[in-house]
Amino acid sequence: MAIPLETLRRPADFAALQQHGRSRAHPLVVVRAGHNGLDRTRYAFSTGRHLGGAVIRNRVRRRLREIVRALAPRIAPGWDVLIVARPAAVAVRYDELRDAVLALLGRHGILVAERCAG
RNA sequence: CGAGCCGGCCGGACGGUCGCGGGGCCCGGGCAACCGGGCCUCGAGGAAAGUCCGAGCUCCCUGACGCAGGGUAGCGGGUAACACCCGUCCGCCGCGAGGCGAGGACCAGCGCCACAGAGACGAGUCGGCCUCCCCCGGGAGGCCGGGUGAAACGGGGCAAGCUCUACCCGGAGCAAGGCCGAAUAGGAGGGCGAUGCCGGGCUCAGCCCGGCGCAGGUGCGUCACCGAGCCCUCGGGUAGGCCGCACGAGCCGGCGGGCAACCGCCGCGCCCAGAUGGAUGACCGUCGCCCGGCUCCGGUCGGGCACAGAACUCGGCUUACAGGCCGGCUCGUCGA
Repeated sequence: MAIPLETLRRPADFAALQQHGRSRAHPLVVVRAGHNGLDRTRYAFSTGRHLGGAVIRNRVRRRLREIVRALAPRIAPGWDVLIVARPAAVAVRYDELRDAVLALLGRHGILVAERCAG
């Protein structure tokens, strides 16, 4: 059974991540991550207004969430991860976006060998 | 058949594998709060958009009247209300079906009237004639005329100019507003506390250092250590949570009234998104439509499928939009 994705909600969590997290960039996305001191990893997605209208921003955010969901078994626990979409992410296919997220998570060093898929 | 006008409607379909939000029922654990699981069901739009009008609903303002400010504008009707809708009159446009119209009042006042024209709204005079004055070239007054123009010593036009008239309008908005409410700090009341003692120092009504005592410090006992405050109650507020928040001027069908907008009755008909860092998704297959290439005309390959995403809820308006369906009507051509 896959663990449901937990998303960041409290403004204080965002502020903490902004202050203590490290970020890695790619032409499509930026990933900011930091330790949260918990036994699980929490996520947040940012799709700013400069990407386009509500439909476009919704689509990008939903794709990112789906990508993270599919990747969840390979992500180490104990992190807060913020994924920021950049304008170029609007036009690319699902797998291009997934590869970009994967590369940045790898550069953060928070990918692990796939746990026993339950 | 070809041009065109009006009204209404749809706006990809079906299936599979993972996934998300709401609601209901059931099972297991637990005193409970709650935790874990299963099944069923619902889950974006005609514009959800712009936030331009009108309301409901909240809170604020003692009430009434007036002023200021804003809005509406033939007439009649519909409606909770409207700037919306329907009917109708008038004006303009179109051969026509039809379309468009801020369509009350300039004998209350102010203001403006392009171009042309000498002159355009109390000021000026292009030409001719008459009278008068005089320094003989002009001046003053009067009459007539051509031309310009929508309109000329004289009667108009304009209120999407001010204004006047009639009628309407309090303000802010669901981040409205209501309830619950930690931790920490501070407030009020009450209770329990050695309300200390000794020595030393200093910049000496006090402060600092050391020792002994003492409430309290873990639910209790003992030991060690810390040690001047500790405990209870109340009220306000913050983080956070809940309500508002999904049954309504609701939808569907039938009958009746009305030219219509719309209204009434009936069914014991239907329940139709409720997120809150914000669910409604990802991938795949089949079919449909559009574009392009190849073609043995059977197909086949590749790409695309609009505008656009609920945020308190309704009624409108406006704007965006690939493609398509249905109905009524007009004009033209041909045939009967």
